[in-house]
Amino acid sequence: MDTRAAKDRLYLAWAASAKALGSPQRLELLDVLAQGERSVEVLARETGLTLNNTSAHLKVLKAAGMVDRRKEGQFVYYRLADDSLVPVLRGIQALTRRRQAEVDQLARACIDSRDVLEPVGAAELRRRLQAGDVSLIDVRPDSEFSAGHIAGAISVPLAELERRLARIPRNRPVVAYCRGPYCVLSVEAVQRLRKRGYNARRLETGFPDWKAAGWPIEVSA
Amino acid sequence: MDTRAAKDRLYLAWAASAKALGSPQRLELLDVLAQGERSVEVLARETGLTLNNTSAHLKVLKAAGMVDRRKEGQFVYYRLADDSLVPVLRGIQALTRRRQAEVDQLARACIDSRDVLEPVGAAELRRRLQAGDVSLIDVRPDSEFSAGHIAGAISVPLAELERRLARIPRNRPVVAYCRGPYCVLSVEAVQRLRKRGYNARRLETGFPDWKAAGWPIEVSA
DNA sequence: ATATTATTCCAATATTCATTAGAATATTGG
DNA sequence: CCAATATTCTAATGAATATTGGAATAATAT
Repeated sequence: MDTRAAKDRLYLAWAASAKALGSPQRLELLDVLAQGERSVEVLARETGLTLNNTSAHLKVLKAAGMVDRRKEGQFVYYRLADDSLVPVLRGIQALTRRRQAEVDQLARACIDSRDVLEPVGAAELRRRLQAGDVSLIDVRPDSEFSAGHIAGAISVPLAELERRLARIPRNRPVVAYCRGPYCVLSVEAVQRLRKRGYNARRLETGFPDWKAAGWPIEVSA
Repeated sequence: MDTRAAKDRLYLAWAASAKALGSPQRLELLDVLAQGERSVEVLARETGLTLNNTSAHLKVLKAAGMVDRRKEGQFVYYRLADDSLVPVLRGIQALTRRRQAEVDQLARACIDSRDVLEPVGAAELRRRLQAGDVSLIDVRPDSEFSAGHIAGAISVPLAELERRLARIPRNRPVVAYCRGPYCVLSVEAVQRLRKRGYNARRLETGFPDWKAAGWPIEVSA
């Protein structure tokens, strides 16, 4: 049978993709890369892996076509090969969350406290941005904001929150966003803003999701 | 840092899910299960794996929460734990297809010939079914049709195609569907129907995708 | 009860994978 | 050219995985 051989090849290829995603280290690397391109050294630092190991995992991701590389001077910058990776990663996360809700106390506690903050969906945020009745703040570090942010957002890194309060209008609702649905920056930001009397909520997803959806973003020159 | 430990746990859990999908054998098992529940023996037969090995892989899938089991008499029937697995699998397939388009001749040839048949999208099919201006045929084996099919479809297994032609109105467009975007049954069916003068096209996806979308299905009593 | 069938468990094998350390390569700045 | 830095390559280790054959368990039929 020839269809058997064809089938085997397809399943093998698909499994190779899934296998590349089947490592906590590589998932974390991809998570960082979803924010924008990084050098190997920076990736190693942000994930806490050794340089050698980081390089090895990046090689696997490259072979699986998940990332691309660009050499500039003595640095090698990696980036996601394709924004369509983001929804696939979210799918795996959602799958895991659903089945583990009853098993993993930690994740549940983490998620529950998050739901309490009544996150804003991406589509709703987009509508309200167009209507102009909401302020949007990006609470990631300045470097990530510069590398790319949702169009119309102002940069208020969590570490600078109190110092930059003047930039945030008091009379309008505020939406804070960060790296993604499991990033804690915006949760923390919303809590602090509420303490100061703001009507604040967090975006349900994050910058990578917005970008992957093809919605308007800006890059600082 | 406590957030580091929490992060590690999340990435580990996600990786465990991805790892469960990182085997061609398990992907094929899930593909079969997406059609409906099966006993271990049937799964082994349909995938060409040994019984022992099939059982072992099912155990892995069970541990990862991908499948559930039901015992009836001496048989154990497995089924997908959650229809939301289907879009995740499709995401991985699409990812692989995109990056391999230039690499894997086989997949490309396979996909190209398929695109030529101008597949109908699921949303379009649904509209046209409601409008009543299309005939829908299910070309999977009768047993799979009985276990569940798109509401309004008539059963015309590929093997029976010529014998059941009388059931298909000649004056209306026909849409054929089967197991999914990589299943060859509907491709073959469309080609044969066109030879006989039908205005035939294939559904882009398949029954599992339709079901996972929560759209109307029927089960034969 | 006993034989049969379906499935899982267990142990052993070959294979693949993650990680580390150290060497090798390539680029930049003196 | 030389020194410093960033990255990759190679080799080696231990851990995890896939597969197989045979035994064990459970339900059914005689």
